[in-house]
Amino acid sequence: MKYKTKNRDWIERYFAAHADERARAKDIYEKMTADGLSINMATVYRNLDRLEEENVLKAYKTAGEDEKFYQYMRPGMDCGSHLHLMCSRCGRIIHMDIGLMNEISEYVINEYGFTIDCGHSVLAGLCRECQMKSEDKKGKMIHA
Amino acid sequence: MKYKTKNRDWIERYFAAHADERARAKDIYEKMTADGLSINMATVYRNLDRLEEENVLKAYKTAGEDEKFYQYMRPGMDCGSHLHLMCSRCGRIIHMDIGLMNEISEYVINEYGFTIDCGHSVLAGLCRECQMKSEDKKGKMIHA
DNA sequence: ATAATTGCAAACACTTTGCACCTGT
DNA sequence: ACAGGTGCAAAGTGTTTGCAATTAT
Repeated sequence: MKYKTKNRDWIERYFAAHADERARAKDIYEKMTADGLSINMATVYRNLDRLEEENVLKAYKTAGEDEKFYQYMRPGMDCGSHLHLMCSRCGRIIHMDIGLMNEISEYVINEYGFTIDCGHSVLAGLCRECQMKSEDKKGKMIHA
Repeated sequence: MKYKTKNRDWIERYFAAHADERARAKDIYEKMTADGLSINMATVYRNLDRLEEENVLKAYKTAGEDEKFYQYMRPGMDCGSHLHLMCSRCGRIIHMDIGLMNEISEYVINEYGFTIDCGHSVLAGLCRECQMKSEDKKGKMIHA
């Protein structure tokens, strides 16, 4: 049986309120501290692990970065049935519609005998906002 | 200027000969040792880093696993222009044809304003062989 | 000769764990 | 009361680094 604690609660609410962002253990620690709560890193890790087990959060790592990232899994959203786009710059996750997923999935099975596991697949790239920022920097035109 | 050393050479040849497999620093260390060579982990890491910089290898991390994986980049294969399928079980990488990539890419730009970076995108799942093995074990189909 | 590479041990960054103490039910 | 959560410090894991010794050119 599990208790309802202030820490666990705070963390879950934080992720729910930032559903399309990702956060690392360190981020949570800092936000909680900034919010006037006193918490220990070990506790942050324990709570994140727990929330991941319960499928409240999804965890992943990426090539360039050393830390694990966590992201909220909207209940009932069924992230196992669609693909995800992740912005390499800001970390935003976009849940793609299921139609394209089915198309891709079928193609890939027929062509390569490969069964895609959406839950663990991520298409990396740049979201609109970050792309525009890069283009501004480079002084290029923003294309439609 | 860089020298041609026995270690670096061995590693590069190993990856070229196992182009559709991935390997971790530890794997390389073990294979070299098993091959009668004496090498130090630090040297393995340094050589892998180097080969990655030179785009001979590509490096990535995945959700469940703590180590960095390296994979050979066939010269002239232009892995920045097509998507990759990675088997979660055996690690095999399949280079998808460019046609579907263009279709997906266009769709995603139009629909979400998202620009996919193929070089860092991986669709995870099970390859034909591993899928068949699982089915044998469980005596039933997994996924559709 | 001399610049790059290596081994070794120590340092690192992030995460996990053992245990005594504290909290929620 | 007592299962479950927490803080602390210590241990783990994978990777990186400083430096003296070695090797390739």
